[in-house]
Parts: sequence; C-alpha cells; structure tokens
Amino acid sequence: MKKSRRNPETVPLGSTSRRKPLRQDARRARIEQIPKKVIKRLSLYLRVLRNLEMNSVPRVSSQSLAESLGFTSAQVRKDLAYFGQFGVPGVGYSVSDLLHNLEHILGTDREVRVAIIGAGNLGSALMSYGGFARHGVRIVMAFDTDIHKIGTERGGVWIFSMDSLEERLQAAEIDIAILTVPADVAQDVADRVVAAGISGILNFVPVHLRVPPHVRVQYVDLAIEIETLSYYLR
Amino acid sequence: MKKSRRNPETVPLGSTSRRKPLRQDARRARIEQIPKKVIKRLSLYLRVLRNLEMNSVPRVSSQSLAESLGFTSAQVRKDLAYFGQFGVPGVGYSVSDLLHNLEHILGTDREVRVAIIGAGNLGSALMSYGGFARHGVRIVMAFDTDIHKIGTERGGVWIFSMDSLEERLQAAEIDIAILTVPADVAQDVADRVVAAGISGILNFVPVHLRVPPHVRVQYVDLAIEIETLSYYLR
DNA sequence: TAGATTGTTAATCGATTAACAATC
DNA sequence: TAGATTGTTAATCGATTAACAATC
Repeated sequence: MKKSRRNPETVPLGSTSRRKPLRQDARRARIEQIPKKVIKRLSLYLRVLRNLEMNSVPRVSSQSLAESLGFTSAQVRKDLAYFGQFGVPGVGYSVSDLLHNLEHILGTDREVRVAIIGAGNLGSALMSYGGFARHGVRIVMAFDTDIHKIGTERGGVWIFSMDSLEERLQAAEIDIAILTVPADVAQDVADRVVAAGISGILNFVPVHLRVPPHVRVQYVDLAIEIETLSYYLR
Repeated sequence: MKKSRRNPETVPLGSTSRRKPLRQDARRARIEQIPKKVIKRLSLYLRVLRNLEMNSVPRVSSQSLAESLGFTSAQVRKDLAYFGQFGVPGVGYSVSDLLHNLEHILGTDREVRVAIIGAGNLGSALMSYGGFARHGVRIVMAFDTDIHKIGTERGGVWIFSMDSLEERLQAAEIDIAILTVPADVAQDVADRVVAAGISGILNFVPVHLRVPPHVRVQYVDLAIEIETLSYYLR
C-alpha cells in the first residue's frame, strides 16, 4: 500500500499551519546529516525569496527559483525535500511561506549574535558592513589588543580588550565568532573562543584551524579566491 | 607492455629541469577541465608549502601535506596527478620544486593585477589588506562614484572615477576585478567590466551575476556564510 | 637490502539530473 | 477538464578513498 504523499489535513497555499510537522522533519533531517552544500543553497534560495517578497510576488516555481541562481529545478526540489513538503503540485510555492520555513530551518528567524575578534582593516570594515542586518545577524561586540582601539567603537560596535574575551563572549551569549586576527595568533584565539563555548567560527585568517568535532569553521580566504581565478585567466 | 612511469632522464630531487614536460601536462590538463575544487586545494597546498619553505623544510610527503589541511594523502596525490609527476617514490616532494610548480600552474608566478570597484567599507578595507602581496597579487587601482573619494588613495591604491572605468582597466592591463559595489548596480558594473575585457571577477555583492561563459565569477557572500553556520548551532 | 612513498587503478561513496506518477 | 508543477525514484555523473605495484 502506498503511503499518502501529504498530510491528511491538506492546507491551502499561504497557510502556516503546516509548520508543526515541518519542525519534526527538520529535526530528523538534522540527524541524517544534510550536506553543507545544500545548506548553502538554502541560504541562496532565501535571498531570492526575500527579493520576490519585496516585489510582492506571491508564488514561485522551482523552475524560476532555479533559473535566477543558475541551478536546475530538480535540485531546488531535492534540496527542499530534505526538510519537508513546502509546495503545491501544479501551483508552486508560496513565497512568504517558503521564506519563513527556510528562515526557521536555518535559524535566522531568531537573532544570530556574532563577535568580531581582531579590529584591523578587515575586522573594522565588517563592523560597519550593513549586509548582515537583514539576515537577522547582529554584530554585538569586537575585540582587539591595541590599547588605542579598546574603548572606541565603529559602526555602533564597541571594541573590548582581548583580556575580557571569554567572560564577555559568555555574558553576551555570542553564537558565532568572526576571526580577523593576525595569522600567528589565530589558533590560540580559536582555542580560547572554543573554550568559551562558541561552536561556530567564520575564519578570515589563512590558517587551517584545529578544533573539536562539534565546532563548525567556515573559511573565507581571499588570497585563495584570487589564486583560483588566476588559474582560469586564459 | 607497461609504459614507464617516469621520464627516462630521471632527475634528482631538487632539480628544476623537469619543468618543461610539466608545462605540456598542464596545458593538456586545462583542456580536459580540472574540477574547481582541485584548483582551490592546489592553492591550499601552496600556502602550506610556503610555510614549510620559510622554515627551511626541504621535503614533504603527501601524508604530512594532507594532515596539515585535514585531507587524505590519496587526495593530495590525485590532485597533483592532474598536472604531472612531481614526487619521488619512497622520498616525497621537494618543497621548493613543488612550490614553484604549483605557482606556475596557478599563474601566480607572474604578477596578478586586480582592480577594486567600489571603495566603500569593504572595498577600502581590501585596499589596505596586506594578505594579497605575498601571493603575487597586486591591487593596482580602485574605482568609485563618490566625488570625495575620487583622487584620494588608501593603502597606496588610488581611487578613480567610474567614468574612466573601461579605459583605465584596459590601459592598466587588469586581470581581475573585485566587485564591492551596492547590490542594485552590481550587474551593470559587471557588464561594463566584462565589456572592457576582464574575464575574472571576485564578487562580494550578494547578487547572482549573469556573465558570458568565458568569464569566471567567484562569489564571497558573508551573510550566507553566517547563515550556513547558524544552521549548525545546536 | 628493507622501508617508505609515489602514481595510478579500481572500488566506493555522494551529489546531480532526468523522468514521471501524483496532484492541484 | 487540460495544463502545470510538485515530490520522489532511478539513472547518471563526478569525486574521494583504498589499495598496491613500481620505484627510490
């Protein structure tokens, strides 16, 4: 016997009452380890959906979502299928429904609190960078060793001494640390951040960090991006 | 009959006379399309090799190269095999030989000339960012529309008017454009840059760029990195 | 020589795409 | 109803790893 493809209480497009079963799906999904590539694409879908919502577009198909990012429609549907059923056959997806569902899955429906460690060129540029706010990301504080920077602020973000790192990270309930420190201290700083209970690091330092398995590190290495491009020049 | 695994005129470790056959290999490789992931790892190997050379380490095995980056030794050997034979069985790789070979393959043995389009927070941080120089990357010029910024410099890089974009990119023989402009003009700027003959773009703007097939775009999307991390927080 | 490590093949693993019944 | 589009399975494609003969 074939199992039904949708919950019995079928809900009309635009309703939010499908949210409860989804959470369960999401939890199950998390256990069977979703590929990181899928998560990245989810975040890209979210960006498109936000644009569509801003333009008051009510519905979107996997086809058009895919086209605006250069993917295939099958990939969009497969990615979403990891987490549940969000569309209506023959109709497509409700933009605002899918948007909220994806935000919930990614955890950006609540505030994500980040701290920037190292207020050099890159660090302080990020402090003033406006692109985070609309993704529910809040830069709460920054740290540096330079006595001239400590106690000042940039883009509304205060810079504290590295001496107070652990206690402030904990008190401020920081979720993610952005590392923009010199290469020779990166591992030490990472160790301290992890010891303070942080489990997500965005690392701009060109150094491979050794961290415990529960800690996630995302690398952003500008020189390597350029070097990769360089290969393809003729 | 089995074909010999190495050139007849076997050269001792440390010699550079193996370079000529390599170029041929590299060219063949380029035709049968190397995966981009391989190119990225090549660049990571290069980083480790530079550290080893700085510490006067003469030789390295695929095993130790892999360990310092969290890869497997098989992957290191497989990646290198796309481009030729660089090691000596039972001995390993000459650090300086492999380093120079990889630089040649990636094209960072010659100067890579880049321009930064958009001298906002991020753009001007990159202008002062020191991390590029040791990779043979030279930030030659920057562009902006702000009359107050035009004619000034930052980190030794001059800011020019966007009006002169095409002619200056060409005159200065720019290889790669770094895009740090507002989202709503990103596609327009990309079109102009491409029309000026640029075929490599490093894009910091959270917008999917539509470019001709010969143009390579690398995306660096900070908000998406954070959103991806956010998913993994508990 | 004995031990170590490469380059390469085959086996495995994982991700993408095509295709289509189910559904609106 | 006819047309459109989903969710999902199976087929394809690609990337990683294990294993080992060849080599130093």
